[in-house]
Formats: sequence, structure tokens, C-alpha cells
Amino acid sequence: MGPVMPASKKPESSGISVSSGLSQCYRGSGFSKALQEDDDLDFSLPDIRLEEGTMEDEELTNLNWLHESKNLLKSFGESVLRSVSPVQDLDDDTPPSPAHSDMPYDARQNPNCKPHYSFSCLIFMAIEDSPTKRLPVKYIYNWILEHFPYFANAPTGWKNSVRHNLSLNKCFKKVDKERSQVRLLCLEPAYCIFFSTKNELISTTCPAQHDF
DNA sequence: CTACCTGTAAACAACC
DNA sequence: AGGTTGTTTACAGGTA
Repeated sequence: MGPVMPASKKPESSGISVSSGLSQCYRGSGFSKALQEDDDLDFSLPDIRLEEGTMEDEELTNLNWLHESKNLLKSFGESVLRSVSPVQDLDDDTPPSPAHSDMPYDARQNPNCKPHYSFSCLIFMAIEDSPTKRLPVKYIYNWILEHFPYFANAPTGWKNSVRHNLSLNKCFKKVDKERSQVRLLCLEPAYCIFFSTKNELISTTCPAQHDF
């Protein structure tokens, strides 16, 4: 897959729209095309722009674009999950998005078809889809397996890729065992999603828990 | 062509 | 001892 942060690299992009983030997130799946073609889809949110100069942290692992909307899945992800979930209601006659007509993917019909989402997107969706906005690694595995049966029969290397992404991408923050135990009622470290702004770690999903 | 992102593999350490 | 998790490095391929 190609670069995913072209907008942030452009000197004229002092702010980044949500749609740009989404288009980057789902570039490979054709969502960017959908966003461009489907005028009925409006994912733009007001006042979600980064201050000029906040993109200083342009590391290879910078995935700030994933978090320009704090409720990414709420605003659009539910339809995304519904479109890819094997547990999708069979009676759901919602017309497929243009993205699907362009690059169809149905986890139920094509369980052996590799999803066109990057591992970063898969991890992000898994964590965002959890009630506590954080998940232990094994639950991230399970979420991916549940929603993308392809990985059930895929070589085990995909788990390595998941762990690789969790370690490499700074926006995935590991919560230590004690805290995850207290707050998540689980006995293992969990990951939540962070993005950095001016060297500050800010949780977009659990603002009351900045003290990790 | 270059820079960058992504996927994959592998090695290694720590832990259970 | 073996499996899992976490980190790091390296490389190939694709895209702007």
C-alpha cells in the first residue's frame, strides 16, 4: 500500500480534514474513492483541525490522521464494520457503497479474500470497537478473526504484523498490567489509541485517563 | 528516481 | 521447554 500521510506532508495543509484521514485510512479499500464520489457522505466535523505546527512529529510511525475524529467509528465506522462483518444482518438491504462496487469485499462471501485494510486500520477499528477503547493483544487478534475470517486460515505471520504495528506506531499506547487490570478488569496489558500533539500524549477516547 | 508507508519475516528477550 | 508477547531490524513492493 502506498503512503498514507500525503496531506500532512503538503506544506499547504496546516489542518487536516476528517475526510482526508478517512481517505488515507481506507485508501486501499476504495473508501477514498467513495468519499470523493459519494456526495451524500459527509464525514466532515467542525473544529477538528490541528494547530499549525502540530505536525512537527512527523515520524514514520505518526498516525495522527487516524484520530482527527474522536468518534471515528461512530461517525462512519459502524457502516464500515457492518459492511465487512461476517455477522452482518443478512436482511440488511442497505445498498452497497460505491467503494464496494469498485472493490467488493464481503467477509462472509469472501472469507478467503484478504481485507484491503492496513493492519493499522484493523487495530484501530478493533480498539475503537471495544467498550473501553483498549484491548489486549489477544483480543485484537480475536476481533480481527471475528470480523475478517480470512485471517483464520492465513499464515500466522499476520499476528507478528499486528504486534509489529502496535510496537512501531506511536499512536498505539500500551497500558500497563496494573492499570488495565483496574480499569479493564482484565489481567493483561492492553492497548489504547493515542495521538501526540506538541509532545503531549492525549487520549482521544478517554480524556480522563491522561496519566498513563 | 526518491521518499515514504506498508507488509512480512526474522531475531531476540522477557514472561508465563 | 514451549508458547506468547513485545521490540527491533531488514527488506521488498507500491504509490505519490
